[in-house]
Formats: sequence, C-alpha cells, structure tokens
Amino acid sequence: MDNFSFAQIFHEIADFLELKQENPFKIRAYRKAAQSIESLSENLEDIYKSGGIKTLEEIPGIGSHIALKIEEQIKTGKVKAYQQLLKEFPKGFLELASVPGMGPKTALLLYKKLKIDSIAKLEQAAKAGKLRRLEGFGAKKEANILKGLELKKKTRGRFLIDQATAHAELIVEKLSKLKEVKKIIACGSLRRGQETIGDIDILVISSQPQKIMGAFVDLDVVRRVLAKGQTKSSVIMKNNMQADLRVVAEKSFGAAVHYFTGCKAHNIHLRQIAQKKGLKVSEYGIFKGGKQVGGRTEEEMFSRFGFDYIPPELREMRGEFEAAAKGKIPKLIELDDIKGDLHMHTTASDGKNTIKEMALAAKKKGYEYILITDHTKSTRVAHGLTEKQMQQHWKDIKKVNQEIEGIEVLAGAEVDILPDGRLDYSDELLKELDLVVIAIHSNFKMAKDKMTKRIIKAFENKYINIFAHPSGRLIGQRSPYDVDMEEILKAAQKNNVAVEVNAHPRRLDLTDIYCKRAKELGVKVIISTDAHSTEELDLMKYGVITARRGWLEKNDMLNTKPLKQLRLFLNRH
DNA sequence: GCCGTTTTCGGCCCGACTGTTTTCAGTCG
Repeated sequence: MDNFSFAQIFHEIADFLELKQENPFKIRAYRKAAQSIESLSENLEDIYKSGGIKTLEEIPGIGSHIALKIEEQIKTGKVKAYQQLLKEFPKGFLELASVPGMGPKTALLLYKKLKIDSIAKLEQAAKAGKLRRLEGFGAKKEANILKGLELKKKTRGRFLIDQATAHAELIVEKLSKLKEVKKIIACGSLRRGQETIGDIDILVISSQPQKIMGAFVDLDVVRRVLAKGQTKSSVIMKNNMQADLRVVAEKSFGAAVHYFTGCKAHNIHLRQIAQKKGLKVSEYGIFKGGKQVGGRTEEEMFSRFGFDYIPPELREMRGEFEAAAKGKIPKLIELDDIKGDLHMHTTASDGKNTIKEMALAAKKKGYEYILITDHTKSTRVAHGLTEKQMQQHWKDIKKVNQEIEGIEVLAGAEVDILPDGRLDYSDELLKELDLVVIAIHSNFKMAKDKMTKRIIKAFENKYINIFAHPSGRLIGQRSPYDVDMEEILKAAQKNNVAVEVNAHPRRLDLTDIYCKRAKELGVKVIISTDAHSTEELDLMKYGVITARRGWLEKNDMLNTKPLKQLRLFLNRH
C-alpha cells in the first residue's frame, strides 16, 4: 500500500471524528499524522518492515496509537476503528461536510433533523426550502448552501501552478495601481511553490483597507463575492478559482506575510514556540503582554526565536525548524543558477519551433548550452525519428551550432525505454550523441517489480545520461506508474545517471519529496523544461521552485555547471 | 492522540467574517 493511501485513512478518521465532535486536538493529531506520512520519501510499509512499531513512532506526529493502526493495516489489510466509523456514518456523508459553507456541525444537524445523508438529498431539501425552517437557519444560509453546492460542482480539485501564477499576477498588477496600496504580495501555497494551488492569497499593506476591499471585489475577473469585511475578503474568479485578500498595516507586514504564506502546521508550530517563551504570535506581530515586540519584517519572525530565515518553499513542517535552529538551512538553487536546458523538442518530432528558433530563444535567456532531444521511433504519436532520420537531424543540429555564436547547441535524443528495458536505438548511434536522455512513453501499467527492473536495466547502458520525468505522472490526468522509486534512485546513483526535474507544470516530476531523497542518496539532478515551443522554455522557473521545495542547492544540480564540468560528471567528454 | 531544556499529565494557535443572534456559534484559513 502506498503512503498516500495510509494518509487517506487518517484524514478520513479525522473527518469522522470531527463529525462526532470529538476532542479537536485528537482530530488534529490524526491530520498531523496523515500529513507527516504524505511527506515521507520512503514507503511506510518498508519503514515498518525495517524496524517495526519503534521506527514508525520515530516519525513526527506518529505515536503509539497511530503506529498500532498502521501495523494493523499492514498485517490485516484493515483498521478496525476506521471500519467502525465507516459503518457509523452513511456513505457519502463526509462529502456533505465538505460543501463550502457547510461544516461538520451543520452536516450532523441536517442528518439528525432531515435525514440528509448525501449531496443529492441536500440539494433537494435546500431547493424545497426545507432548511430555512430549522432553528439557527435562515433563507440566507439556505441560499449559501446552494451556492456552495454549485461551487463544489464547478471547482473540481486544484489548479496547476502556472494557471494560479497567471491569475495571481493579474490581481497583483491591477491592485498595485491603487495609490492606497503600499505593498502587495501573493502568499499562500503559491509562494511556497506547491505543485497545485487551491486558492490565491493576496496580502496588501495599506492604511486604508476599506478602499482596497472595494477595488478587490469590483475587479473584472471576479464572478462572485463570498465575503467582504473590514480587512479580509474572498471572491470566486471567473475561472472558478477562489482568491482571498487581506489588508494589514505596515508594522504587521512581516507577521502577516509569514502567517499568510503558511503552511498551517508550520504556523501553528511557530506560535507554540512563541507561547512557550511567554509571547504571542498572530498575523499582526509578535506580542509580549499587549505590546508588539516584533513582526515588521519576515526575517524577524524567525530571528526572534533563534531561527535562521526559512525560505517559503521549505515551510511544510518537514524539518525546517530543526535545520533553522542549527544553522543548516540550505542555500537553495535559484533560476539564475541555471546554465542550460537539456530537454526540448523541435519540428523534427512534435515541437512547434525549429532547432535554430529554440537555440536563439535559449541564447536570449542567457544559457550557455542546450540539448535538443527529439523523440525516437517508438513514440509514434510524437513523430519519433528513425535511426536514419536521427542521423540527418544530428547533422542539422551541428550546422545550427556552427551558425550561432554564444551558445552551444548539443545533439541528443529522448530515447524510449522499451517494455523489456532495452533502448530504442543501438549503442552505435547512442554513443554518437552528445548526451542521451531516456524516458518511458509506453506500457505504463506494468507491475511494480517489472517496471522497476525495466528502468534499472536501461540505466545499465553506458551511453545514457539523464532519466526524464521519472514517475511519468501528469497532474490531474495520469497517475505515476507503479515503481520502486527508492530502488530507481539508488540505481541512478550507482550507474551515474542524472534524474530530471521536469519543469512542465503538468509534470513537476521528480516531485519535491524525491528531490530531497535524491540529494540524500547522492544522485545528481537536472532541471529541464521539456519545451515543445520557444515559449515553453520559460517554464524553467517551476522546475526550480520544485527543486527548492526539495531542499536542493546549486551544487546538487548538473545544469548549473559549465558544459565541460557537466560532461565530466556524466562521463561524456 | 501526541508530546516533553518547566511536563509521562495537562496542555494543545489565533483571528476574521457571516448569519442568526441580542452575545454567539459555525466556518474558514
């Protein structure tokens, strides 16, 4: 069973306990455990097998009780307490409480009074005007629930990071034109660089919050206003994404930007530390008694408690406080560190631009080198090249390289890993290429051990250099193939294969968690765009932010190095 | 249910907005 499925059980237990109005701290404990499991790079089952209950309890947020439940799941295939909860509540009941505007208490009340136990019944009752007659309800609340239902249907899931970025930039650009806006910044999961974004959080510094609120809810991208208060408003935009705006005074900037960036668990942890020191942290600052003693700058939110500055991408409660206390926060890689892009396509296969166009666009970005990596013959849907075509293509690349000054245009290919682990081209051809990228484009549904062997076999070819989009996932479209990533990374290290962080917002693959694991195992990482057009070369920033979330530094990467060094590392000189 | 440089028991972050209320509960982040 994968970690995500374990986490799901504990998330749901938390949801059920919330319905039962159990001790809120118990509920939080389950959620914390679930999040902790989600951020593990190693498989929970493997951790258990390596040292039993004891090793499970070493995981933060997992204590004796939850460790026993994990063991129970591994040994018996189910958790009794969880099964019990499933029996207690009708199927689909959890979904009720997740309707915007509803919560556990409302859901439970409606179940008791009106026997509502599904979304369909809720909609029926609300439309029939049955809710408004209940105590504590009114016409407005009923209407709000109907709107919540509508919203739930439309906003299926989360948004990709590039879409969210574009919308956040739009709001920031429009509001920053107001003279009352002193500072404006997009915070939340977007600032932390999460792979998908639920809603956009904007923080504004101003002494006239009312004016900002008015301008925000009147923006032409706004479809509906969810809430509008003195200092805080929420809207749904025309693309069905939610945006929240918060206004605070200058003296609270640091505290507010920290609070609004999150994540929640990170915030709670800092507030607990403050509490122990007799201080109080809120979005308004650090307080002693009633007096503000810090929080003007974000740096202060950490330094006041003896921590080094923690970059937003690391604020996920994955050990950042421990590192910050010891002065061990890495100096994270930046976009400017990237010296070349090693995965891109041209009109020769399924790209939109020619070799020359790609090269000129890359040169404009200040890159020292690029690697042209068109598809090989087995990827027929992407017009993969035969050996003969590839040899001609290789000549074309060399020609462009001679024509253009100031950037090295290298000849490569994105070579298919065939189902049996062999490669799509012969060694004779592979060794002619400057660098060889390999990837899987077919037979995604293999069994785990077979898929793992397939990839490791490909790694043993001495002419290959980079393993592209290692998990094969497409966010929101296709799950990763079933593979033992730990073994893959170890094999990559052994065979001197670099792994790719594919920067495309739909891929972001390796994920942050495996970036961190790759670093621990001494595997070199490369960030590439997999661009199919000159515009897509701009996607590099999303790969960089993913690598940052994986705690990676300039020296953990290969395409931050000059070409000579890069080739030396890959034994390709 | 978790956790410990005050603790193995007694704590557990903090504030905004809405709707239905005459002072607050529920939801959200």
